[in-house]
Amino acid sequence: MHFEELIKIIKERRNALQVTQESLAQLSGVGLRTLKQFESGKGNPTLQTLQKIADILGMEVSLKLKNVARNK
Amino acid sequence: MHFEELIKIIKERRNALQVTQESLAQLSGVGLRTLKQFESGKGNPTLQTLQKIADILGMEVSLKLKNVARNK
DNA sequence: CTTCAAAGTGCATTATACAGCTCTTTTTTA
DNA sequence: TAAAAAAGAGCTGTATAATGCACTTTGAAG
Repeated sequence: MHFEELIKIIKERRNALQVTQESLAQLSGVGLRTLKQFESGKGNPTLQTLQKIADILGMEVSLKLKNVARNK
Repeated sequence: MHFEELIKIIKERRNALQVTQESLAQLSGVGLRTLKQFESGKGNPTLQTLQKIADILGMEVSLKLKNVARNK
């Protein structure tokens, strides 16, 4: 999952939950500005920040093995 | 996955691949100091940094739904 | 034990993430 | 299409992540 993909997931999840950036910012304890920066693709959040955001959205940051370059 | 868990996974994966911190630092383009900080639990890497590290280890950062608090 | 490699730490500097405030742009809805 | 809400951006301190260098600690191998 590259950057844009992660952003997309966060945005979609937030929309699905009908939460505004403002609410999410407050609930997660992350600054509104920071969240806006991130969602608009201008940011490079720290792991902590990403975790706070994901947490409120009922998600979690994880590490998984990449698809071993089998075919393709 | 909380912080310690992510660290644990990185360390284990690095060991499994028989890669030293120094090698991983060079390969990933992340400063050796930064990697050391992170692995020793003293850091709060940016998403970019974490991605660089994970990438070389054949892993990727991802977001997944948390286990909905069903039972337990 | 002694040695050597790997991992961890103190210190200092530079780059940049975080944050708030204000304003603009875009999207939604009435 | 006008008004309101939500999202995005400029400006700007403050905090801290990233980095290098030198030194210490730990661990494994002889």
